[in-house]
Amino acid sequence: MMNGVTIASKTVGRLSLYRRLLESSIPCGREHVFSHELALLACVTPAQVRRDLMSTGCSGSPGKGYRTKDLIDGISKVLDYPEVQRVALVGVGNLGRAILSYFSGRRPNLRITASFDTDPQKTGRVINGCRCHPMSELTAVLGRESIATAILAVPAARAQETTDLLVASGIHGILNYAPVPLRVPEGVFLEERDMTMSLETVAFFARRAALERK
Amino acid sequence: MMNGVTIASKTVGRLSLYRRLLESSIPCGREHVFSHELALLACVTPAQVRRDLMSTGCSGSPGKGYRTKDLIDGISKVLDYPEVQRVALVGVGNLGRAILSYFSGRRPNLRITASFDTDPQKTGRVINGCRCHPMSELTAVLGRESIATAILAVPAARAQETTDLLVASGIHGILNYAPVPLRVPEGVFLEERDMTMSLETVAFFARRAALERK
DNA sequence: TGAGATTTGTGAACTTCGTCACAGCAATGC
DNA sequence: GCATTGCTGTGACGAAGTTCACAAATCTCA
Ligand SMILES: NC(=O)c1ccc[n+]([C@@H]2O[C@H](COP(=O)([O-])OP(=O)(O)OC[C@H]3O[C@@H](n4cnc5c(N)ncnc54)[C@H](O)[C@@H]3O)[C@@H](O)[C@H]2O)c1
Ligand SMILES: NC(=O)c1ccc[n+]([C@@H]2O[C@H](COP(=O)([O-])OP(=O)(O)OC[C@H]3O[C@@H](n4cnc5c(N)ncnc54)[C@H](O)[C@@H]3O)[C@@H](O)[C@H]2O)c1
Repeated sequence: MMNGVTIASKTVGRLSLYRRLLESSIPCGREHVFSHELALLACVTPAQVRRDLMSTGCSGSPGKGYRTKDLIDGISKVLDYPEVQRVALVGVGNLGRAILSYFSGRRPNLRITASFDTDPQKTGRVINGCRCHPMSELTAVLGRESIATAILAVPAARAQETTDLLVASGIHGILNYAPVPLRVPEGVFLEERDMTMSLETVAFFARRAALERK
Repeated sequence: MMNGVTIASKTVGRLSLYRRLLESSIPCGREHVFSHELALLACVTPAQVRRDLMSTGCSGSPGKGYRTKDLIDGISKVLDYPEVQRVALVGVGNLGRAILSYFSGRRPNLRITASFDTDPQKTGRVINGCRCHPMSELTAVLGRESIATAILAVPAARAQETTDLLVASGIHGILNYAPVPLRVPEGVFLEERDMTMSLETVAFFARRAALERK
């Protein structure tokens, strides 16, 4: 591992959450927070919070807790790149546009700066604040902007071929919303977010819980 | 547990995936499939497939594999309710509408049949094939249609209060897209799908992978 | 200054999830 | 009919993730 330290993917996700909570939900002026306060906000156990924070090098003091500013800085030192980290979106359909509108101007350090589509109605324009390029420019744009992360929102039938192109163009992380498992080579981090799987899982357990209550 | 058998939530998700793959990607006419074929499509190991299939009661035969039809039926018997299972969507904004358009007419057995919003511009109309009700009708509609599952896509600041209302109205499963951890009572199944967490996680590991390759 | 109340940091236990590996068996070939 | 092949079903193992539990540290207040 690059930094000497290995850090679990679940932990990275929660660190991102803790930072957001610290920035938005800690009563202003509060200089310190306890692990149990963050835990309550994040809906996890205090032990989980402390364990996660270990990987940032931050340390708190008993009886006083963690300095809010130290935590935000410590987490940012782990999660953020010194420069802005750029992200590409491929597939500017209904979901893609919702994602663009959601992320626009959110974290200054992590920005969707390029989008791609095959539809000539969409390419060449700026959509929800983000320029939409034709697929033919993908490799060049990713290279020029040093983009290593992509969000995939193309139709299922096009997902694998698009992935192959992304990987060949130097992408190292993909967040996939197409409902197809993607095949990626070693060294490419993949997060699958199949909404159908999620919904069927929730429906299954909802039914079960409802029946149990009878 | 209701049915005598406990079944892991990850397994439920994969069963949903296997069924979709069986219905769509198995060359027509193929009467049997091997665990390694399904594994390839689902990007998991053959052992994982066999282990998951154990919980459906289906069994295959060595040298021949599993009967495709048996699997689809077996999985459906686990996942599907005898009657149509209805789902509600709360928050018909950019994301909500994308979800509606995606799920409309997908699985006949699992349908989003009602949506809810506070915006009077949206309520009272049919949006993407789904009627949008005002929040005041929520409890009544959920009761009338026996809806136990909800998708939440309201602004973060409204997510917890909306959840409380859903739970009070008899919801037992929530798929949450608002970027806030929700507090639900025991007996309500919750799936958090925070896109910011996902994206930051992918960006983190993408960066790491890209640096390692140097 | 010292007793008491809290909270941190973390080894160890535990839980959950996935993989290995192999016994047992259906199909096939001889 | 018997040997061979190759897949299934599953106990045992291993890895990842979470919680427990407690010693050490700091704060509060008399
Ligand atoms: N809309 C949702 O809420 C939702 C939910 C779950 C999953 N998904 C999945 O997300 C993906 C996108 O969904 P959507 O609703 O936005 O669909 P959509 O049809 O609205 O958008 C797809 C977009 O991808 C573009 N496209 C098609 N082929 C392409 C290619 N080869 N390269 C680049 N772009 C290409 C199309 O021009 C279109 O703009 C689909 O795989 C869908 O299954 C969407
Ligand atoms: N758009 C995305 O891709 C995206 C991505 C990640 C997360 N999210 C989250 O999903 C949620 C919705 O996002 P969006 O982009 O659709 O936002 P949006 O503003 O477009 O839509 C929100 C909708 O919720 C309705 N609403 C507001 N208060 C409500 C209440 N109390 N009860 C019911 N409905 C209410 C609004 O009228 C609006 O229609 C937000 O929490 C957002 O953070 C969205």
